[in-house]
Amino acid sequence: MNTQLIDLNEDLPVQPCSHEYQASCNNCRLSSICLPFALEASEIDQLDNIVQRSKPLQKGQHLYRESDDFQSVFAVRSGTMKAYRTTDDGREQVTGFYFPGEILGMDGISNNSHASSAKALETAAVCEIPFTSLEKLSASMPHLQRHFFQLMSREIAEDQQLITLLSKSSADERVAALLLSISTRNARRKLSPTNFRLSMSRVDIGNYLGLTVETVSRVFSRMQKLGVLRVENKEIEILDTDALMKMADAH
Amino acid sequence: MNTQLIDLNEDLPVQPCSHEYQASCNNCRLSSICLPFALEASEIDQLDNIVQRSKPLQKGQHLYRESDDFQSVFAVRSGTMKAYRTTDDGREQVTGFYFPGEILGMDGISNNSHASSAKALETAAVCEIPFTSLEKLSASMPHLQRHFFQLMSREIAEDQQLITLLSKSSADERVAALLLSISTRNARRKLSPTNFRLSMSRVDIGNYLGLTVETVSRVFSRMQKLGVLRVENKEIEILDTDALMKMADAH
DNA sequence: CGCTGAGTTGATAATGTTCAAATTTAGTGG
DNA sequence: CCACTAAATTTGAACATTATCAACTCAGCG
Repeated sequence: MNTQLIDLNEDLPVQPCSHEYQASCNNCRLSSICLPFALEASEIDQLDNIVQRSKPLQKGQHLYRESDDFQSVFAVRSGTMKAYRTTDDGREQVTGFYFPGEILGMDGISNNSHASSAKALETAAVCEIPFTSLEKLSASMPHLQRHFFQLMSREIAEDQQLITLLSKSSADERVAALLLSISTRNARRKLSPTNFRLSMSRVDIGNYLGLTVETVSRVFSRMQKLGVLRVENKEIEILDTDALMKMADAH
Repeated sequence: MNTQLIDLNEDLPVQPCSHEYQASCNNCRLSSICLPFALEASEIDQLDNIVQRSKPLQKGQHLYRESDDFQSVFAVRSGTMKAYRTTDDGREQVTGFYFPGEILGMDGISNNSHASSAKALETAAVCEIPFTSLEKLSASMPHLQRHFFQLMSREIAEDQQLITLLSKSSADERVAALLLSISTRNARRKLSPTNFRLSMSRVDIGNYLGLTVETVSRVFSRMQKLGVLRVENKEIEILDTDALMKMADAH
């Protein structure tokens, strides 16, 4: 295990977000926003025992596919994951982007089979949490049970927010809302809320927001022209957060 | 308690779906699709002890409101509930309709405050399940814990389906999908999958599907003209289920 | 029996899609 | 490191679908 850590560090020397193995949840800098949140040290140790850390996923690689047997939920440790479903007629629908510290795969619990597929948008590492073990542990650790209920509940609430967005909003509002969501989630991880790199393509953004690529592109151009954003390929700088917030809920 | 049951029966003599108090989950005909699903008799008794049954809600009455303290989740016993959020600029977004045997309120767990409001679309009765009690019980009843995880997971999966619908589909597809969803859920409750009464207004339908009332109305008219539906006010008869299914995923 | 809110229908306008083409970026092999 | 190619992105113009506005009909209710 230690050997691999050294190997990987050699491969990725100056990466700000390396994909190195974390020895445990205890020394993971994401623990405060991830599953261990609100657990005591001894409890984290127990959680740690069931968590499996495997080697990073390469860009484009799948973590699981729709209708795969459901075994585990996953916590993103580095990189970005995208979840999507394929409709009956073969179209794709992106249902979410997952950043470090966030949990994915919870939609598979209900049927014991994954309701969506998950693939890496860039090199990414995840922690695997076998669900049966998590269930058992939850039964004996009220804090963990509570927190996992909360995580699922948050996913519901966030999906409902997306529903509202898709149902009501103009293209400008949708894009603005996504950028603000990314900004907020960056802040939670102590990253810049104004400067970041979009790990997903314009196609993915459009797909997620229910817009065509062309429309997304036009919105970016327009926002740049208005001085709200600076767009340089995938690099985004939010120049005027207030204006962006206004655009996000301007009727 | 018994007195009230009699009173209510006097008020509602021939109702196919009366709002009478259920003595317990054990003799509730919804138990097979509701929270007690997969529990053993003795377990149902324990669940029963924490369930609170109160008097029916009148049409338009709220069960809870957005940002109310979260205390309980609720199971619909009769009638229909609608969940909705109010956006910052005062617009409403219907996030779901809940029929007998279905659970609502789970989006409030994450923040200890409800993320949506719930109101009765017609006279409706609900079972209240205090969440703290449910948590405690779950810790000692693996089946219950599992089932509740599954219910939340299903809510996630269903929300994602709605996201897909809103993101990709034409007005026809959306309306068709909603009708099929209602049809399926009716079948689960041993009601007719082809003849039913829409308890929600056209405005609510449009709001839920991200369409205007006018568009919903036009879609109904069109489907009627095509011989797929018979629409008479709120009464719907599905004349050609296959055609409706084709419309639901026709690109 | 008239009133009120819900639902339907028609005409017009707006927003975003589609199709087409140009341009830029990223990846690959020499 | 550069040239080359494929992929991603941007931009423009025509078109389509749905929203909007307005008028009308109908159902339910005092």
